[in-house]
Amino acid sequence: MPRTADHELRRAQMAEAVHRLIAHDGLDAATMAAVAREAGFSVGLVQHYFASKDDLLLFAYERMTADQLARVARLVTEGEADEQPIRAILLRCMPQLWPLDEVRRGEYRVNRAFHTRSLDNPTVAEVARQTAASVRAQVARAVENGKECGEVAKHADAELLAVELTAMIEGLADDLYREPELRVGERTAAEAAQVILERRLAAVFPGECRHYRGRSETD
Amino acid sequence: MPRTADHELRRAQMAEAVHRLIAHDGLDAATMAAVAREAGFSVGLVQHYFASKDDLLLFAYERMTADQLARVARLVTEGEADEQPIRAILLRCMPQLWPLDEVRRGEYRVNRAFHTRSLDNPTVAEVARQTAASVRAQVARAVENGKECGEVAKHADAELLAVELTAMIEGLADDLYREPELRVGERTAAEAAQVILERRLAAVFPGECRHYRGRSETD
DNA sequence: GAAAAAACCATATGGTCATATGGCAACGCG
DNA sequence: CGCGTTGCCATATGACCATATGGTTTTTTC
Repeated sequence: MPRTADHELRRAQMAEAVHRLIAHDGLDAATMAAVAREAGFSVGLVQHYFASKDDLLLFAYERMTADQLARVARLVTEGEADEQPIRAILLRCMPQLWPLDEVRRGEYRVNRAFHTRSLDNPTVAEVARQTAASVRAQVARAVENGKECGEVAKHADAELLAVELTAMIEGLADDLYREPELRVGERTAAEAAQVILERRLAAVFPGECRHYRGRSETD
Repeated sequence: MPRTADHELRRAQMAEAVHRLIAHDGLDAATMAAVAREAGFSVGLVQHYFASKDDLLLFAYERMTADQLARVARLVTEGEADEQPIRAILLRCMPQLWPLDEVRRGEYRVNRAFHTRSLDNPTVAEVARQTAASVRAQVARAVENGKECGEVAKHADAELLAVELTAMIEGLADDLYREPELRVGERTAAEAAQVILERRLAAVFPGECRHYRGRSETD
């Protein structure tokens, strides 16, 4: 066998370069030449690892959404370990998708770039669809769990509430990016978004949690 | 004076061509050549009426947002003429921004394209900001009016509710476009969005309207 | 240590784009 | 009626892009 290289590492390096470029200057800035330069490789090598630019972009997109979901999953695990009420866990997880710091602002920009791309690219659209479905399903499950542990009223429509909550999070993210300096009454935009979320969660999860007492931690 | 032409008409024709192209195939499809062809003119003429492509796109964007706002304003006027409660008026206006038919799907696509463009283009960002601010202000005013006519609780935070409602509308629009075929329980996606909106509006506007009795229609 | 395969690179190619340029056609005004 | 302005067009120009092509370099194995 000849010379070897870590394929996954290379692909990750290139995907990171794509991410940085899009986060900084938008999708159009992510040309093959720019990606190669940013990652410190030649154009030829990028071609070596990705059959086409479309493949490269899709890979970078999938990577980022997976990262985001993993970050949220970690917060959920931590919250469950601390036996926090579901409402509190959601309250910490959902703002992860808000552009509140430079990292998340970058992710927001990349997300938006691909969102628009998804309008004309079925493959990207499918990734976006699955990601949204996954988030929605997790929120719906959180609401269902809330019913079992007493935080949520039994008659609540978990699926419908999940749609509402995820939509609100997404919409608020747009607002926060568009006008980070906005003031709502005496609140900053970020505080306002936080309060809005708190109130909705308080309405959906009005009860006290029976802290997993005697129940096994079934995930 | 020599030969004359209707400048505003020409610019409008070109803006409409831009709209059609973006609605159908995305922002990248709106090249100068494509716009010229779509509008039935030469490239040179498009250049004659717009100093640059940026100008052309900005004009098209401003035009569309103005059209949308006008359409909503018309619904508001109609609703007020019919002495409908504010809640009912909002319930009819807000779904105007949802991609429920081909026209609005097109508008949604154009909006999204420019939204992404706004991330890297301050001029476009400013238009998006002002449009969002205008919508938010109108919703906030609707809530304030609701207080006066008895539909809304006096202690409600109109500004905060306006942020929440507009964010929800925007987020639901994304959902509806992404998965128009989604079913939420027994509801279609459109029905689900409608129900979500209805319930939120019912929560914010729980009271009966004192139908403008004895009050002048101060807009 | 040599062969071979993979890693990696520089550059060519063909296409597309925004914009520039130069000119023709039409029409209002004198 | 003809002059001049403006409406309008065809094409040139130079930049940039994704991808193709034909290498050179490195490293492993026998």
